[in-house]
Amino acid sequence: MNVRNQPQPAAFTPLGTIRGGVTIEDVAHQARVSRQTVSNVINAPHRVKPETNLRVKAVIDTLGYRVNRSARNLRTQQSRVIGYCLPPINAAGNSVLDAFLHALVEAAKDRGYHLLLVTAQDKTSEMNSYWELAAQSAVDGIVFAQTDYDDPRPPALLDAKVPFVSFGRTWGKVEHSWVDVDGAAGTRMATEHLLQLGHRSFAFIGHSTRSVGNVERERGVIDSLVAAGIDPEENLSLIDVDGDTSVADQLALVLDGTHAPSAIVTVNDVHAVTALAELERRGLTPGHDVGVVGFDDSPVASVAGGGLTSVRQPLGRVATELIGALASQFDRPAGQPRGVLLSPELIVRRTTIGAP
Amino acid sequence: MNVRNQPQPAAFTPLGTIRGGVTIEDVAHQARVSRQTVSNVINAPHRVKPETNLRVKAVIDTLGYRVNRSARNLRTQQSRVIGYCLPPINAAGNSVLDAFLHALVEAAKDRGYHLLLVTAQDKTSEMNSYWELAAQSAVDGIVFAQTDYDDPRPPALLDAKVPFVSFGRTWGKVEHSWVDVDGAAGTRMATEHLLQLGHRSFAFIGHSTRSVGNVERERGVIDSLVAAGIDPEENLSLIDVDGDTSVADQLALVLDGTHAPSAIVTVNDVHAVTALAELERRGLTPGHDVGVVGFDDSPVASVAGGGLTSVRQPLGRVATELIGALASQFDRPAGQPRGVLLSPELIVRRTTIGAP
DNA sequence: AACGTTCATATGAACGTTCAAACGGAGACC
DNA sequence: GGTCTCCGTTTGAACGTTCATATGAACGTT
Repeated sequence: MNVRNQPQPAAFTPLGTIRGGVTIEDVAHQARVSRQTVSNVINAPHRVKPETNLRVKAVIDTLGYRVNRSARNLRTQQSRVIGYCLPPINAAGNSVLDAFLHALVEAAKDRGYHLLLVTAQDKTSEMNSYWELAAQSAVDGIVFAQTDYDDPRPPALLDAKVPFVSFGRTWGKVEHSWVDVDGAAGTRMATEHLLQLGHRSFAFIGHSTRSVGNVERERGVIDSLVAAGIDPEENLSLIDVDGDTSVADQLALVLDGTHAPSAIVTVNDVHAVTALAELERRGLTPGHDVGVVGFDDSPVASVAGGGLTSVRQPLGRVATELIGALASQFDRPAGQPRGVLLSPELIVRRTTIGAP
Repeated sequence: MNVRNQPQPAAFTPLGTIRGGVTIEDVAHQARVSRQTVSNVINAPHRVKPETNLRVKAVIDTLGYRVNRSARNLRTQQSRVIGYCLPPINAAGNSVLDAFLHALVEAAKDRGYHLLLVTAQDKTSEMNSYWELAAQSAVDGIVFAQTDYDDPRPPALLDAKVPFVSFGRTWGKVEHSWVDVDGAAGTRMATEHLLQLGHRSFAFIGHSTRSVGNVERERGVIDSLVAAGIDPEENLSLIDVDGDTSVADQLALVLDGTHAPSAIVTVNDVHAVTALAELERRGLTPGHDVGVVGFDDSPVASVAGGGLTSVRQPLGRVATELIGALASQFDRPAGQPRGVLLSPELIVRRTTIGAP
């Protein structure tokens, strides 16, 4: 009685009315085989005689049958869903979110997984969300980002036996799988590019928080300067975006001081735009008078200041590696954790090499 | 044998090891009641004697029991998950995505739903994804955005009986629930603000595509000019971001022509940043010489050009209405479709009122 | 001809939950 | 004391799959 063998609507390919679902039993009956054979056609076609295979597939098409996820998940004890917590919205936004999310969803799809979103106020409630999802068998594993030094999430998730990978290292006490982009290498590339252009006095606009990403990016600048024989104490001004004073004001102060920077490296594109605005207010031309480099190569980067030089992260690769690492944990839960460090790329534009 | 009554780890509140799940039967046994009573404690506590309630809850806490979603979904024939397709990444990015997604996830959570992501190349594959998700009972309904005139999605989903709401009107032949922000009102506010400041010649930077959002935003500008007795034919230059010529070049051409605009309204913040760059290249000061207004009030808006005047959409409200509309379809599938039009807000900053 | 092997398909059980109905006891009413 | 009602609880069945195992036919070997 469950059979709803209705004609295909013209609109678009598979279709057929959804609710009142067609079951595997309906297909089996119509194809004159058993449930299990239909199941085999879907999950292990090599076990089925080619002829039967074709016949069952035809019926599946006609009825527009699709496996019921809940039933399958219940039986197989997995959900084929991966959980991800959206990083909190901060003033500077999250310029990689859009591209990263796309890449993550795509990478998950390629391996037969879907992405389920949650949000959280803080890391504790984030961990609780993860635990809830896993305890309810709503997800098979977790991807999280924005790691801190000694991040509390890895030990907690390890303890709860929830499979996970992080986008970002944590340098914590426990071993776990991670994928990261070498932020220090990114800002090294930026700094060396600026050094080559003749700049000798720098500013770095970044966070005072100890998140791994921030610290690494700052370190990259310092390392390059030291390697070039330039004293960071004297020729690198650090500007804190989380401070009480606005970035524009801090920048103004620095530009008016001794050792006024002629090159500015930033922790992300939004802060680079802030810098551009301040420079222009002073009649300084980015790329000519002062070199500016952003980070993330977000959509604004291609237009800000006529083209903002920026560090691009290989987000597609990051996503693939993340999902791959998770999937390998599903396959052998006792496997060795693995870290993958990827290199970013410097996209050179007008704000470092522009004519006046 | 399934019982894993292990001590609570210190790390964070609920916890306990995940895999090898505790079932409702384990709880029932330990609390000396039947399955169904445990189920009632969770889903209909009023049916249970207060004393029993407490006892069962204590056991649930001790064992760290959580309902298995797959089993519940299978039995109740719903997933409590909503599907959403990430809009394709275009050159200008999607400046509202971050904030909107957050709002959507939050709104869904408030009603006991989760958000599941998919991506798609085009509208056809998008519709297929939706159909697959619904046919598999992986989602109860769909939210989609970026509507076109005569969008193919509403008729197709209606046909397939997949519950859905759109963020954006479609002006199509079929009736369906939607939530939208009045884009025309947004650019009217922007234009009137600029008119009040004395501007008489305008440019609008937008798409040539016929998506509802674009057209409405352009219409708002035209309507305001007409109402103020200004002829758009003469005093409004339209710049097409999808054209062969770059936006900067088109803008340059317009600024050099007769009726050079002193005010620029854009379809989103990224294009406003493009305009800012071109103005500054010409030594024109935004806010003093030329007024610039963006759209979306994305994170760059607060810093670009020292503060970009922009139109902010009430995304939290949009999300709540979207989820509410979907939920009401679940409750009574035969209910009347309903449209909700919300008003945006103009955030005035330096690029329209700034001192030189 | 009897037996073992392989291939294709079918059957029973189980995954963990909620629904529908049944049960038993306490109290109210006649 | 018997019957009715209500409350709290239990029991059997069902949701739609896949796993483990059984069945039976076809074929090759001795």
